[in-house]
Amino acid sequence: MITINDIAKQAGVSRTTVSRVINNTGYVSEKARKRVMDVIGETGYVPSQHAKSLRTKKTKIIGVILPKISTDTSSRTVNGMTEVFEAVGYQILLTSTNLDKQKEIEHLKLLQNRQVDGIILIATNTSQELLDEIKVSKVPVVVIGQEMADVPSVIFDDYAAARQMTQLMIKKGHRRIGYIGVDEEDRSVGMLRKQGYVDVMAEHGLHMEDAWMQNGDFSIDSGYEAMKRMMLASSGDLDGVFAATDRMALGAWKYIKGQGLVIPDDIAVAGIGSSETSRFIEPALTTIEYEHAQAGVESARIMLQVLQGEKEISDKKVLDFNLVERDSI
Amino acid sequence: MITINDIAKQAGVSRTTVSRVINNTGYVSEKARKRVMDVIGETGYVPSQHAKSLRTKKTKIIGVILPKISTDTSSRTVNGMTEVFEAVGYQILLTSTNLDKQKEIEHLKLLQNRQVDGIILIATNTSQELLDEIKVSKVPVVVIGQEMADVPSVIFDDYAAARQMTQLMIKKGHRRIGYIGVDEEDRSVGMLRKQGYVDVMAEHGLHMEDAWMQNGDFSIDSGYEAMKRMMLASSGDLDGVFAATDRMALGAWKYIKGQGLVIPDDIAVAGIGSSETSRFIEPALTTIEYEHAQAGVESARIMLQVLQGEKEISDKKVLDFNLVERDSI
DNA sequence: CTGAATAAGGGAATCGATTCCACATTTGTG
DNA sequence: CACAAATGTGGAATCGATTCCCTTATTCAG
Repeated sequence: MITINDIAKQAGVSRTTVSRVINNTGYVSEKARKRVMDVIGETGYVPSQHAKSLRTKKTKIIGVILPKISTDTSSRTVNGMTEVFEAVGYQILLTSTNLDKQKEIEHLKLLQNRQVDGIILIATNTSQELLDEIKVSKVPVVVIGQEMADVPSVIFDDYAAARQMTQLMIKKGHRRIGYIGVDEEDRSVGMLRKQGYVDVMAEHGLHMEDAWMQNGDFSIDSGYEAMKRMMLASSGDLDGVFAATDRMALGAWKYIKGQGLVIPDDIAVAGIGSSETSRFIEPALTTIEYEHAQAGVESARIMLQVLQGEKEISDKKVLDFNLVERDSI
Repeated sequence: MITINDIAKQAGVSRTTVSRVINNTGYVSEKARKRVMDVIGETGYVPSQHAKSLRTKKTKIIGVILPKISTDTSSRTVNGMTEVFEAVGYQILLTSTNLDKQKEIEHLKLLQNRQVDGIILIATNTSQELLDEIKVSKVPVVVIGQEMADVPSVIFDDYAAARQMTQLMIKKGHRRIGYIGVDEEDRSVGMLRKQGYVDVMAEHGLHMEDAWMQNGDFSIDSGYEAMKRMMLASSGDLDGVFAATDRMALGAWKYIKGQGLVIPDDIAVAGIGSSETSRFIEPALTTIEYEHAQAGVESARIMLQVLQGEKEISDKKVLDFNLVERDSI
């Protein structure tokens, strides 16, 4: 391997000078600069990142913890971040927890050992253990998707989104509306969205049954099963169902169709997420589109600011959403 | 930051001994080991990866270059790799080229500078420039998806897959079958799949028109546009279309429906990829399922073998596929 | 009981950069 | 023209580990 010493020798200067040329610091004469550049060009020398990091304590790598690679949500978010980071020479180290809560903490530790400069966590829960780990983190952490005290975060207004969707369903004449959610440990997706649904239903004085609130685990199949349980346990016919995620809505949609029912005439279906599939099914799914790419961009910007020491204080950024009205309601 | 020296001092031994304890090498008495372990436990000391890498030239990170994060294909592949690498303490550094050919080469260089131990490239072309870059790579490269001379690779039998699908369409009574492909620089997806289609059509003595072969760029929209061009330019009615990817098939499917035609009675539609959406549209898309997770597993295994110096020679692994017959043909 | 083998542990070089400090040379100003 | 400031360059310490080599203590076979 070719090192800075080789370059220095070949160019007839000290390695100090070579370092100056590479990093554009200090005083270097044009003559010396040119000679060094030439040698670097000829040899194809590339500085060792490890040696560099060992001295500077910087890696220019941001670790990103995803709940699941390959969901529409993840990819949009990552694309947004990439845009910002690439422009300033940062790279992204992606890891996926596959929705395993414990792995969220594990990966947080692992990434710190890899000495990334910062970590962006797309969080699925707000457990104390997780919060503690973030607090003791040696590198700055930015969270997407959950509101956490004293941690800079980018969030969506899940409560408002769920409210708006529920209102639309009611406006369209649906009254007996069920809900498919997820575990409430996931504050944003599990609790806030459900609360939005419950509150609006109550405000309209609409009847609700325990059986109408089922939980899934984000998967399509779990949506299918939840819908099945709901219909079986309900005291009468439902005329609508609102799922906390598009994938679960898809499962419900599948079950309803399998029962020979017509969407939306017999039962309306709505989701959140604006997944790609949601456009193509028939009737197309009414859903809510979050600005995931924007969340990626914002989180990256916040990270960069924190890295430059601009903000010590926690910062919240709430992003917009918009309701995509299609044919399933 | 707490270093090996601090541990040595606190435990009353030399840093040589601390290193031995950490790495389980050389002779260390039980007494010394315990003392060191205790101090490490108390302090929460974690060795610096940079210092380590600087000496050992190993990082235990594998770089993975994806054409696109967040396609079903990518995620399945990565999941397969993760399974293997996690078990042996390797981490994965994901990067995405967003289908930009030039970035494939850029990222190849970038990852080498990051001194990853190896690179797995999910390739979309076989250009000489790319091949050259692989040849001069300082770290081993394993390729998925394209056959390359002298490079260990995991590939699918694209030709056979396309043949089988075309045969099925013909068997089902379709005769005037169009094809939506991609640029032939992508040897596997662009050339081989198309060749499979062309050969089978020819073997059956079926008529083909230039207008029946359109290209897209992997996107849904491009499939839509390709289908539109095809129908407009065709000398007579088509009764089938075979797209090289599910996403493009989806676009075609959308256009066909928009024209008020019935699938498969008026026109049959087939794709390759077994995307999630393909299950949910109506009629459900007949497609081919590749063993992407397996590709991830195999590529990871090959990488591990190469890293252990087991194989210097290139190695090809061809994976299976199976045709998922649904309602669109 | 002696000499070799084994066990235990430390000193110091090394990996490839960055950076502080000291020194030399050139330039500028009154 | 003298002296301060600006410019240019190198020596050497440093970052935090690993590892080669050497010394010392212990064990054991003959």
